[in-house]
Amino acid sequence: MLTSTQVVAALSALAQHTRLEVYRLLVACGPQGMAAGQVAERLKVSPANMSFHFKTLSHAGLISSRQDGRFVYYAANFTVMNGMLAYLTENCCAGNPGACAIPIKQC
Amino acid sequence: MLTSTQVVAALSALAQHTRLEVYRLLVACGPQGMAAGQVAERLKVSPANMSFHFKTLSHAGLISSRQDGRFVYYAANFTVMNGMLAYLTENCCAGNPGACAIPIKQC
DNA sequence: TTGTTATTTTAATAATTATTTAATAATAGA
DNA sequence: TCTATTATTAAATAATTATTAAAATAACAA
Repeated sequence: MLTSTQVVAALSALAQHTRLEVYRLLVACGPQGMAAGQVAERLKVSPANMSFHFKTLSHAGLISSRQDGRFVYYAANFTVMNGMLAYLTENCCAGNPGACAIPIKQC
Repeated sequence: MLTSTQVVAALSALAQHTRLEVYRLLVACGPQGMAAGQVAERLKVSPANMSFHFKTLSHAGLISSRQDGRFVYYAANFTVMNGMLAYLTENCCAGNPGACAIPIKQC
């Protein structure tokens, strides 16, 4: 279970055009991931800026990295994403999925 | 289907402590929503600041409002949230949910 | 009308974030 | 070793965002 601070960090990390694209690209790449430079080239982002964005995504726990020679491979990490989705939908319809049209008490 | 710009707007809107709490509170309240002032009081936020955050969430399409006398009721709008979740999980495991351990080509 | 309540807007400030450039580290191969 | 490659870090700047206080708007009631 994620804390609200962790969820805000994950949402902030994804709330930026380049990082959202990076994440989606890595999601599509699966566990093997993609080398940092390759991601940068694919998305037409400078290496330094790419590194900055990787750091933000890493710090939020959305991606992980492994070194392979001179290359650093980044891959999507689904744990935080799943926790974030759970947090966002947790109280949806007071816990009754699909029942979004039913009024809830106490409001 | 949401554009990436719409998704970034929705993520940005939720990527802030107060707004994340507002959204979750409204989700728990269901379609009837809650009056602006009541939300502000509940979350101990000034009316002006609350208004600023409502505007951000509204602009992202995450909440909607209806006037009732002197009160403005805000309610969660699930359409954009659902679109956002779909966008984020769209390419997960190349579209094969649960298959997150299988390596994908072209990366 | 006048006063009261509920909410929004505006303006100012403080804080955070994204991008660029230049410099630094780490690895691989000649 | 020396050089090229890959990636990260640091410093500077530009842009965006959150918060506060004050003023403005809108709806209702006396």
